[in-house]
Amino acid sequence: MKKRPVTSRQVAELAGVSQSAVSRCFSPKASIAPKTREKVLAAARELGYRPNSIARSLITRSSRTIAVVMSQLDNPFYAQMLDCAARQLQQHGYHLLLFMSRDDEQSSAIMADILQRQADGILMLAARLSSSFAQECVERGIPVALINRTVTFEGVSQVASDNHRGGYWAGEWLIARGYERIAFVAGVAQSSTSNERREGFLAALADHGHHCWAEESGDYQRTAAQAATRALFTRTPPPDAIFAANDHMAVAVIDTLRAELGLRVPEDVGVVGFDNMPVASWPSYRLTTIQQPLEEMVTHATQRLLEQIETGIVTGERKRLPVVPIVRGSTR
Amino acid sequence: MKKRPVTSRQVAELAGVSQSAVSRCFSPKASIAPKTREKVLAAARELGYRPNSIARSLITRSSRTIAVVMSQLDNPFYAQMLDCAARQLQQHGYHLLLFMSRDDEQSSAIMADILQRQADGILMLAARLSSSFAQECVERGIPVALINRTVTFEGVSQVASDNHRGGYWAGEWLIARGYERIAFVAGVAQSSTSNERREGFLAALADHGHHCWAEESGDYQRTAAQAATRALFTRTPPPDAIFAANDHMAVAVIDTLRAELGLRVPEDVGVVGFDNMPVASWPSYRLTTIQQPLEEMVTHATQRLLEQIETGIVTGERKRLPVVPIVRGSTR
DNA sequence: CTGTTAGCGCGTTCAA
DNA sequence: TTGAACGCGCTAACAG
Repeated sequence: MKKRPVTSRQVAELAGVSQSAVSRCFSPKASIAPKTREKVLAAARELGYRPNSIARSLITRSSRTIAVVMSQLDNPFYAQMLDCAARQLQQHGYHLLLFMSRDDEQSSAIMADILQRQADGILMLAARLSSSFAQECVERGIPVALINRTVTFEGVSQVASDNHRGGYWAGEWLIARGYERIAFVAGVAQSSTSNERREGFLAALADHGHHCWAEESGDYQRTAAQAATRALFTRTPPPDAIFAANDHMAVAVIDTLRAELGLRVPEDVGVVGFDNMPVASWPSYRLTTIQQPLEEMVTHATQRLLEQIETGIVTGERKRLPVVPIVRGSTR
Repeated sequence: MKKRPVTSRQVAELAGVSQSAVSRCFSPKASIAPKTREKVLAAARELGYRPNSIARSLITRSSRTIAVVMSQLDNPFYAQMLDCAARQLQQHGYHLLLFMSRDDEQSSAIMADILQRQADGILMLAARLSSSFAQECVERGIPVALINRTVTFEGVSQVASDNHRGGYWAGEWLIARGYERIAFVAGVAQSSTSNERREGFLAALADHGHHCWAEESGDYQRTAAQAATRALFTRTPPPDAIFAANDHMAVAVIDTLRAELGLRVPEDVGVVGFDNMPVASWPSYRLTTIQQPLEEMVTHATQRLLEQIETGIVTGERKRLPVVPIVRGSTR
């Protein structure tokens, strides 16, 4: 049984003032006499009144809501980004409205929904944004920020870590440690993160007179990464080092090397990951990896979003944040 | 620069019909002539019109929004629950509005915000709900569902797994495998999940003439669980088995046993966890654990929520879903 | 089936 | 400082 919520008019009546006086009591900047203010607040408390922010949004044209589009919450890295973004925005009075999109076919329906719900901004965490919708958002003046996805479109803020440099470091490091047959386990094929890491990695190998020994796709998933590892070791001679496009796959690679192929890490095979997720530091793995500045990336994105919402200034900046190599025991 | 969105009135004008005709075109159940419908849709497409769901909500008193309150997204188990809940609700046209509450002090501000935003329901994932707010929600007829938190209050749906039985199984299993000095690493002290698992565990030990060898709190956190493990092994003789209140801690326990204490699992020490998270099946751990029916728990909660929203029937049911023991290699 | 009318609850003018 | 009046964009009655 839904009871009808208390309205400002009911409060006004009880307090013996006008409805607009009640409204002013709940607007920070409005001017109101202290004693009418008290009368109103007393009445509000008695009735259990809360301003209806839906009605407020209709007038102010601001829902104080940011739509966040994600494709995978089972990846702890993005879960943590979501956590971080939610807390940061909450401090500014904004909340996240969550949209999950596994495949691309839904995505246009999702974007339509976001528009209807009047989100003040859109945050995309490693999710794809069709350029037709990017266009629509820019035209409507809805701020958009992408984290870890690059899109060839003007007017949307984009933040990513320096994937190329990270990949380059991985290649250089493996060569420096004396590995010779270095292979790559890729992430999702179309993703900019995986491709940029790959290109940096290949550039490092080329710069040092090496070439990539073999490559398989792990699709950023555990089982696919395991299959990729098996595939890599069918060729002779097999690789003696593997660069995986993220830590989640790197851990799967290590497990497969040890449990299925009976190989030692780092003696028989060196492994480098990407992200520096918590699991990378666990003693069972001690994964050499490249750290992404998770919190800074999120902060940067939310800042751009908020400033664009509040000032209307569109920067459309493409920010690259530096990565930090973390050397542990998975390379000799 | 925010452009003013297109309104139904503008569409009506262009299509040469009334504003309410436009409205009907976007209401599934309204009756409208096919040819006026086409005229309207053409005009809408030309102008890029989308119905404003804020305005719609104001009238229909339904925001098609569920507030979800979480305390920790860094725990993959709850991240996955969130993922699951979001997708399920999305299929019914609802979306999740995310509220993060680390400590309890914010919680009253958060609940106030939820009420103002007119959420159609509230889903709490292992987050605390003060009973004064539970009361307020019930009085206002706002459906509430809790997952993995028990609260002494009528009228809110609660779903949890059978923690007691799971704990009981853990105790029995360790005894059956010949362990004799069995210790417990607890989760968050006030949490019902940890307490119920603990009680089941203690009951099993008592039923078989054993008692708990030692107990430390791991606070459901990795570092705390590592400290707890060290503390357990200061006493002589040390435990020869550990039941940890969740997998996340159990993995930390195993890492600490091996890397710091030089002990073997399961030969020197047996370990049992709780949850059956993906990491439990990794070859480095092969953790014997108790599986919670994650998806069913979420499904049950969202179903209750939706049926209460749509029919107004308050069940306030307390559901216990069965757990499934998973035997792997961390016990002999 | 269609247009007219009346609100939903609140912020925001404008006189007083 | 306050209250009356208006309107945000839309749905839901009602009469035609």
